[in-house]
Parts: sequence; structure tokens; C-alpha cells
Amino acid sequence: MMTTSHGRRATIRDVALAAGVSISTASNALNGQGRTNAETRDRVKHIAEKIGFRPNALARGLLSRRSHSIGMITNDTYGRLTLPMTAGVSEALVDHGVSVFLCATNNDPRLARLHLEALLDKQVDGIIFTATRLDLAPQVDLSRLPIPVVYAFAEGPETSVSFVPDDHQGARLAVEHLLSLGHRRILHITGPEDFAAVRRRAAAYRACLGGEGEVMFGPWGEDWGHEAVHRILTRPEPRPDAIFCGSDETARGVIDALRDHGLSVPGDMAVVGFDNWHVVAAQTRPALTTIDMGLKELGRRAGLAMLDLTQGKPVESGINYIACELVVRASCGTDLAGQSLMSS
Amino acid sequence: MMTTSHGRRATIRDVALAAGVSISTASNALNGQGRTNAETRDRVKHIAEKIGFRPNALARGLLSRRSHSIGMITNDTYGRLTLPMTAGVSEALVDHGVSVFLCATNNDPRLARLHLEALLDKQVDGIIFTATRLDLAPQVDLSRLPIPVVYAFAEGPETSVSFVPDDHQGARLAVEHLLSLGHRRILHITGPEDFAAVRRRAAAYRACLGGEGEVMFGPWGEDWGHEAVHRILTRPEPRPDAIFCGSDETARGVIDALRDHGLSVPGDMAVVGFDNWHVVAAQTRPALTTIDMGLKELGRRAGLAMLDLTQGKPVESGINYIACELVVRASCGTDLAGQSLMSS
DNA sequence: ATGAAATGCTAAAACCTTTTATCACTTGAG
DNA sequence: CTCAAGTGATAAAAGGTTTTAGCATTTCAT
Repeated sequence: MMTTSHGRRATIRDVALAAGVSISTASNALNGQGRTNAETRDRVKHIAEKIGFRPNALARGLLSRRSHSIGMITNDTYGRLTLPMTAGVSEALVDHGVSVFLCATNNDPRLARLHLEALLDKQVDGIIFTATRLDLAPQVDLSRLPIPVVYAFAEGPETSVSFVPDDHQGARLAVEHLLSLGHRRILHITGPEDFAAVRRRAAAYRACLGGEGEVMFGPWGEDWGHEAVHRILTRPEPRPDAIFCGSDETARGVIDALRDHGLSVPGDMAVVGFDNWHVVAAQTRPALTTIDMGLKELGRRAGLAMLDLTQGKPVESGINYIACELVVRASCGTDLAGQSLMSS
Repeated sequence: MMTTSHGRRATIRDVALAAGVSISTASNALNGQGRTNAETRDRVKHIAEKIGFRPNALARGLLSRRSHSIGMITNDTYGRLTLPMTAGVSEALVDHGVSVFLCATNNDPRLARLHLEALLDKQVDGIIFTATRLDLAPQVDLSRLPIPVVYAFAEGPETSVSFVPDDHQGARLAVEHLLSLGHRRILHITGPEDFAAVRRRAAAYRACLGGEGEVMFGPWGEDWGHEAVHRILTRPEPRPDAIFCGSDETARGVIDALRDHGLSVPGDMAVVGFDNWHVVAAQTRPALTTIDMGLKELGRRAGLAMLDLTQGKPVESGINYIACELVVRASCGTDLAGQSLMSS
């Protein structure tokens, strides 16, 4: 990382001076624009390299009207969902020289407005909105901005571009896994019904069971897992032989409660979680078989869409569903039987 | 968020035109610089407001050599530590119009270099380096940059400015809490000894016990909690009456293992964790009494230091230790006795 | 030999804002 | 009445880059 002798960064003027050409020629040579003699081009490039010249993105952006930066607005301070997605976005964009401003609004409209204004002032090329739940609206109006907006883990208005996990497919993956292992009396213990994701997973669960099945809605968290297990064990038979949980935390509560009641997992009851939140899923005993929402991939896709939009390429509006993946650990027993059944 | 009729953002030229003054006068009026008639000033300001003029930060930054943005480089894709800190940084800076580029390097030197170059090109005013553990070096050389660097949850070279949690004080808080509740045989179960934080907490623990005490080092994670408890319960007496754990995950493993062995918490054994990682601490049964490292505050302090540095104000170099806080939940029993003991 | 086309380079404009130096005009003092 | 000082406004430069239009000069075809 070289700098000029007097501390300022080298400019294209320095390059031109050292190469004995005009600024325009230096620019043309470096960017391969216009007509330039091959010998001159190589000389300029070599000198630029030597004095460590890198173009000032501010000046460049001022002229091109593209700042090569985008803003990411999230209501999440906690990071479970946001950071994997941001990493995906960033990964898709860094190779194109685009950097990401991360703005946590903490659900405060004032903060949201402040951040948005700062972003617009900085001439960001676009904005990605992200939330902790699908059905959460931004705290500021993003619908009339002069720059493209992409929604990640959130659903924007009709005409916008959104990326969300495929909750239907994810839930199906979980239930079919249990079915393939021979379970037939599958119960669904999940979060509050007013979450869109909860409703979708429950609907897919019911569809897999031909409209049958039982869904227990409740608060997020492990406590509800304990509570729900207590209820089903203290009521008349028949008992379920497998439980599909709406979150890993719930699943952990369920498994702990089953153990407290002397039931073994997966021996007496198979359990599937949802989220693949590593700290929960991998530490549960037995480790959780669960559904991964592919948040990093979701972020990557959102980033690529943003890239296209900022380059003026057309992007189909609407909701893109990102496939979930089944992560097999120990809470349903070995998957071997199921796999061979599937592939036959 | 208004725009000019033909879609482009309003510039100061538009304001000047509408107010019937020159561009310089408009600028002077808006910024309160130079000599301006009060009447003119108000008129210009009013018109600027009406057409939604906001100065282009790129143009402004080009001239002032301050982009009002900083870069944050982290090796963390997961977010447990990074996001609260970023939120703190952002919170300290947003009111000053400074936005934060978040760059996750995923421990990849190539990615780190790519991000750093993008940041420098964008003329960021400074860089905050953050890591998942205190004793992790950046994957790129940050020591010879033309802009200030602040280390958050990481220790930079001698002459730099660093912010880290006060592990000594945090550990002391935990042990003194146990002492105040009457416990005397306190065991420390913690992470791998090659972590700086682990060594510090262990040292403070020993100091509190007058050089006595027993430290069990092991891998992070719940499994080690189980394993460690198994060891102490299968060896000769005397048993400890309290356990100070080096992380909430370990504490959770410890508590689960104690329950498996028929011991109650806090009845038979008091347990303190470290991290106040909500998903673990709040969901453990009983909920964990633990140490909060104040990561958001740490980020805020780092942000404020960065602000001073970018404004040319002197900032004392060296390591700043951010105080930890004791969060009392249920795993040590009620705190009432202890509190009154302390205050007497 | 002449006109046309290709080649290599450059001056200048543009992007938007802030600051400096300067101008025209008014007021006050001597 | 004259000179000095003060007032309100502005033209121009600066910041770093890219692009457009144009200038010489050479090459080619006729």
C-alpha cells in the first residue's frame, strides 16, 4: 500500500506526470478506452502500479453517478439472521468492487430515516431491506426512491424484487424425512400463528399429511417446547411418534422435556427442528436434525439481483423462493433407511 | 423524499436558480458561511427544503477529503459478537452523518485485501477492526494506512487504540457474586487455555480466591460442560459448591449435566456463566446468572474514538477496558442476601 | 500528387460542492 | 467631498476522474 512521498495518495495526475503524458492519455491507457499506443499503455500501467495509483472512487462516482456502494437496512441488532445474509450479499458484490453499508434501525423510525438519508446522500446505487420476520414492513417509505430496492427475508410490494426462504418446501423436507423413516403420527409444534412463516410451514405440513395432522401454535422459545410436550403426554393416547418443530429452540425445549419425562430421542420419538441455528442445533443432545434456510445463499442471490439492477439489466419482479436444505444429525436416528427408501 | 421533475436529484444549482442567486451564495446561505443577508439566507433555506435539496456527499467528500464513512472489518460471519458491536458503532456515528461499511473477511486473506482496497478507494475516514477473539491478528497489514485504525474486541499494536472487555473485572464480578452468596469451594470450568480471554478470566478467578481454586480448561461448547461435571462427580470429595463457567454454553452443559446426575441448580450447586448470550442464557433452566461484556457499549466507545480521530482530536493510544456487568437470573438463587451483604 | 482515413495524443468539459478572492455598492467619519 | 471601512453578492478555483471533441501527424488508396 504505497503512498506518495508527502503522504497524499497518488492521483492520476501523478501517473501522467511520471509517464510524460496528459491526464486523458493516462486515463485512456488505464481503462483501455479510446485509442492508445500499446507501448504507451504498458508504460502508463507499469508506472501506475509502481507508484500504487488507485482511482479515487468518490471522483469516479461523482462523474459516473455510480458510487459502487449499496445500503443494507435491517431492524435486527442481534444478528442471527442479518449477518449470514450480509455476508452473502457482500460475497456476491465484493468482486465487483461494491461495498455494503450496514444500517441497524433497531425498529426506530427516526433512526431508519436518519440512516436512509445518509445513504441517499452518499449516492448508494441501491438498497437491500432485511428484517427479522417476513411480514415486517420497513419503518420508512422505500417505495418511491430513485434507486432500486431489493427485499431479502422480507416481502416488498408487488412490483419489487424479494427473496425469502421456501418455507413450504422446507417444511415438506422435514415432514417427508419423518415419513420416509416410517413415522405416521407426526405432530407440529411451532411459533405464533401471526407469523407468515409459521402459517406457511403449518400449511405445508398439513398438505404432506393429506390434510390431517395437528398443529400447536405458541410463543417462540424453549419454554413452549416444554409446555407443549407436557400437554401431549398428559392427555389420552395415541401419542405422536414424531414431532416437527417450527424452530430449533422449540425443538430443544421439546427434546429436553421428553428426556425429563423419560422418553428417549430418537428411540421413542423423532424430532426435527427448523433454522439450523448452530449454537442450538449442534449442542442439543441428541444433535438436531433440522432445516437450513440457506440465508447466505439468499443474501448472495439478493446481491446478484441488486448488481443486475444497478447495471440496468432487467430483473423479474416478484418473490423468489430460496430452497431450504435438510441437515441430518441425530434427533431422528440414522437416515440410511430413509435415503435408500427415497432413492428406490 | 422529493426529486426534480426529470428524475435527477436536486443540486445546489437548482436551489440557486430557484432563489435567483449564485451558487456560491446558495452554498453560503445553507452552510452559514461567509456574509449573507438574513432575508436571503432564509429564502434559500426555504427553497432548498421545498425542492428537497440534500448535498451530494461524494462531491462534498471529494473537496473536504472526508467521506463521512468508515469501514469495519471483521473475521466473523456468524454475528454473535460483531453485530452488537456494529450496532454500537453505528449508533455513535449516525448522528454525525457517518455510515459504516461492514466487511466480513471470513478469515480469507484474499477477501480481506479486496475489502481493504475497496474501502481505501472509497476514501473511508478510518477503519475499525473486529475479531471473534482478542488475540487474532488481521489478515492484512493495517499498521501503515494513511487513515486511523481502531481495534474493537481485538488488540492492536502498542501505538494503536483498542477496546476490549475487562475480562479481569468481569470474572471478579462473577466470583465475588458467588462469594457474597456464601460459596467457598468455587470451581472454574472454561475454554481452551490458548485464548487470551480465557487466561485472563482464570487469573482473575485465582486472584479472587487468594491464589487458590481449580481451573479446568477444555474446548468451548456444551459437551465440555457435561464432561467436566462428570469428572468432578466421579472423583473423591470434597465437591465444589459453585461453578464459574467461562462461557454460557459451557454453563448450560454444566447445568444440564448436574440435572442428569440428580443435582439441583442452584440448590446443590450455584452456576455463573459468561457472555450473556441471550439465546443460551435466558433459555437455560434455570435461567443463567451471567456476565455481560457490554459489546454494544464497546462498539459505541470505539465509534466515538474513531470520530475524534477523524476530526483530528488527540486520542490516547493503548488498550481501553470496558466494564462488564453482572446479570442476575436464577442459576445462583436469589441475589437479595448477597446484595445486602455487599452494601453492608 | 491529392484527398480520405486512420492513429496517437490532448485540451476542455462535466460531475457537485465549498472556499477564496474580488467586485460593486453603501455607510460613516473626517 | 473624500477616503476608509463595511456589506452583500459572485466568479473562479479546487478536488480527481472520465469522456467528448478536436488537433496533428501518418498511412493508404486513387
